Amino acid sequence: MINQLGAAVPELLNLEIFKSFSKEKILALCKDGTVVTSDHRQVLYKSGETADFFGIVLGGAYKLSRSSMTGEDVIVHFSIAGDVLAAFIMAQAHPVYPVTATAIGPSRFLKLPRENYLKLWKQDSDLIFKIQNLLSLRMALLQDQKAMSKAPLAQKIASLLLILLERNKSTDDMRLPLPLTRKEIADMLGASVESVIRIMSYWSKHGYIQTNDAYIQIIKLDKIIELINKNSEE
Amino acid sequence: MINQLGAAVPELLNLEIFKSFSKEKILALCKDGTVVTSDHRQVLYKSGETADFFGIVLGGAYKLSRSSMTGEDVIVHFSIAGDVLAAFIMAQAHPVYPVTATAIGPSRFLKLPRENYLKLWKQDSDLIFKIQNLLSLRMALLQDQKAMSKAPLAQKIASLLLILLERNKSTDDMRLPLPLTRKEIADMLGASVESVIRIMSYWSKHGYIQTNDAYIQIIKLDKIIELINKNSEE
DNA sequence: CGTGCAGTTGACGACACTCAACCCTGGTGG
DNA sequence: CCACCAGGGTTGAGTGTCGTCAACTGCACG
Repeated sequence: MINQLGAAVPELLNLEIFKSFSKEKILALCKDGTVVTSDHRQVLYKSGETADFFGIVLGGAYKLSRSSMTGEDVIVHFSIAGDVLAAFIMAQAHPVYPVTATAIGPSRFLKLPRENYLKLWKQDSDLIFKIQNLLSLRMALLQDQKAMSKAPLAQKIASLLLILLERNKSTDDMRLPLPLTRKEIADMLGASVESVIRIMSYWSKHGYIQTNDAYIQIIKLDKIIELINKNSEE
Repeated sequence: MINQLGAAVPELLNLEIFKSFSKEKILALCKDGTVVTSDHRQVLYKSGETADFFGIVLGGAYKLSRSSMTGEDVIVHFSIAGDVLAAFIMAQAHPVYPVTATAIGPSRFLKLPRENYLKLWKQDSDLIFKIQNLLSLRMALLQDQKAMSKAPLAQKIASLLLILLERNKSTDDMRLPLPLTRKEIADMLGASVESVIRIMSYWSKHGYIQTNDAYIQIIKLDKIIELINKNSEE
């Protein structure tokens, strides 16, 4: 499923990274770009493949994962609309995707050839800085998670939910911006599905959270926050 | 302990990041830089402080850490000579150090004002790319560790030792490039000191490794590698 | 109507954490 | 000169969180 650019431009104008850019400039930067539509669980690129494109998530969500030596998936990051993928490695001589990108639910992605980065993006130091900031933000997220490595699982889950919730701009509904399975939460935290289920089922029963469809909604935010700060009162 | 620049230039010429740069260019980029000498356990900058300088590790080593809510230290990265610190966040509007940098053993650091980055480094797209590559390397390291989150502790330690050993250019001696305490290993892996000691003591007894001074030397590399691939045969 | 995915629950066991001692060394001050 | 202390390393006993295994439900989809 591939559509040409053009129609996507108004969408691009709203993205954080292109704010303050003119329509003409955006069109130039995204020259030869294509809009890719991904189905649920469809793979955008695989870890280890030669990286000949990068791009921007337009809608839906993608999970970035690798598999450990023992074969389990480990999720490194959840990317939602506005997130830039693989731009960081374009500068390398022979870039290879470090992770696998898989769609979560139907999603859309603006696919840009590597050349654009090397020839066009590189010239614009504002753009480079924005990307550098995105990268260091992602780094900070990884570090945050590492800082919780000794915390009990309940705190890790609570913390993850809060972080994802913060990305949801519409503050009125307390719904996570992407559909998550318990397995994906487990893979993100390096835990087992069963353990995640045990904790989240408990929360559901006590009305802290609620899961409609595949979306998770937080009902008692204070309870979740409390969980993070206090010791694990289950 | 602060010395002026100048004497450090020949040293800088050898660093990965400045390779292929002329002496004049380096002097320009490092304008107003000072060489800071740190004692063991001395703090270079603290997490949360306003980031008004960045720089390059010249000698010795620094650990980058944060403290979790429960007060324990969590080490995010070990930086040795040639590593660039805090450059990644200089592009932000009001940068704040995300981690605390503490010297491990007597160390030296080339301290550069933030202005240099904004006014000089920014102009050089090669330099920016090198830094971006450094950052994505560090990111990859964090991801590697995350991928091992479910592995038994012995594998994590073995993997950490190997990663650190790879940074040691002199391949003849199998000594880690920096002095590490068991506590620091534990903080790096999110484990307890005692657990680390139990595993490493076992390795010492069986001649896999050896610890002179505070330095760790690997005797039977094959055994360590074996540990990583196979299941935990203790 | 079978297959596959998501969610759930229970029993069991193990790895690693906590707590509590203890040793050794080097530095520092009385 | 010696006593004291801090930092690093070590060991043992007890405990708990969480992973593994296994079985079962509900649902969607072709």
